[in-house]
Amino acid sequence: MGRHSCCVKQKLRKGLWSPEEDEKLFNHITRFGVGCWSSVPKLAGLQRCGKSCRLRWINYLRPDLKRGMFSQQEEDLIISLHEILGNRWAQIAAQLPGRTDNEIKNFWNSCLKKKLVKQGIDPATHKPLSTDHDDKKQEDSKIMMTENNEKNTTTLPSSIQLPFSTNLSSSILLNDDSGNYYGSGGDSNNAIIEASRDMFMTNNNNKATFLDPLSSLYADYFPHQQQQPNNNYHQLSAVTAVTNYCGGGFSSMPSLTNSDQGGHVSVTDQLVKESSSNNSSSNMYTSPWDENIITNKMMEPFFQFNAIKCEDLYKTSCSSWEEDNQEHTHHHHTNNTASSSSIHFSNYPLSEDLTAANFDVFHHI
DNA sequence: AAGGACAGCAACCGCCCAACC
DNA sequence: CGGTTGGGCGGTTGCTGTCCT
Repeated sequence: MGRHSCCVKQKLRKGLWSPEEDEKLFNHITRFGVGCWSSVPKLAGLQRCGKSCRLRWINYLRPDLKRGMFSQQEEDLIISLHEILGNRWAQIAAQLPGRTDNEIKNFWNSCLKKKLVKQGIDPATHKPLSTDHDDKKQEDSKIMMTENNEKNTTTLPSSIQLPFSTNLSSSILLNDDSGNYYGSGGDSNNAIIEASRDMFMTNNNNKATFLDPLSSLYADYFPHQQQQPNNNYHQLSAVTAVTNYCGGGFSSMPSLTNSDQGGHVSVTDQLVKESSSNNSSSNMYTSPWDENIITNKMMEPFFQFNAIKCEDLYKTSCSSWEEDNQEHTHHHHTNNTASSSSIHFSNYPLSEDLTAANFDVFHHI
């Protein structure tokens, strides 16, 4: 069960790859490119299964691989990403050009884990190695969330752990009337980053506030952008949720640089307006995220937090929603040169039911 | 010098999921 | 619509080199 047919075949070599095998595979891929892996062994003259070839190429032969020790910066990034994504090595690797998931996984298991323990940090939770008292508190918190999920209620603790988090860059998630989600911004490698964890939402002065565990990375990733004054907290107004479900990054949508004149982003005709300069009305975008449709299926893990809770959470945490919306409507033409990719929204469909499947989401940087 | 312990890493295994038939 | 196939991913294994006694 679960065993690939290619692996069942007899007489296939296993174990370490010889230089000759490497050469055959490398020559084949560089000549014909990556296609159907199951046919590679035959075409390349290898007594290996396709999977083995794929792995060898991805983890060792690929020419764009970075070799050698991990830099301090990479190390810090891995730790930060692991805190957010957990053991999602492929996603972590997507943020480290030239590094493979296997390499990062090995590095984590053999080195980083121990390093964190030495520093008194639990590598699983990224919190200080807990005392009995802390354990109890964490356990209580978990139980609380579990009970809430089971009961389908909206009784939430003051600090809520949501099953999703931000991405490395600004993210936009919108949905149309038929329930499709449109994402943009964020990770440029994965079309979608799975829902992850450790996003905290608190009610801070009646503003929805998200603890963004990646905030410390923004300086590295977006040196051109202004660092948030409140280091770990990004004030968000009129936000229902922030997600790391992002489309293929800015590369696949109209560039929102200062050189653009901004304009009208039409997703469901007139839902959102984007302004990146004073004369924003001069540019019209039409369905810029067509390639990045996020289906409800993809959203399932995101909505572990169930619909009703989301709706109520939305309403309670964004009590200033209408105010904010007014503000955005009034000010969406203001200059926002501080952040080349920040987007102002207006014309939210306030009259519509605010169901979980009808989010308008954005994430300021 | 020998051999046991340990660390690092490459590769495999088993599972999941989407595409295809 | 169910079965099959292939790609992808995370967990695990096992080999090899190094360190320590």
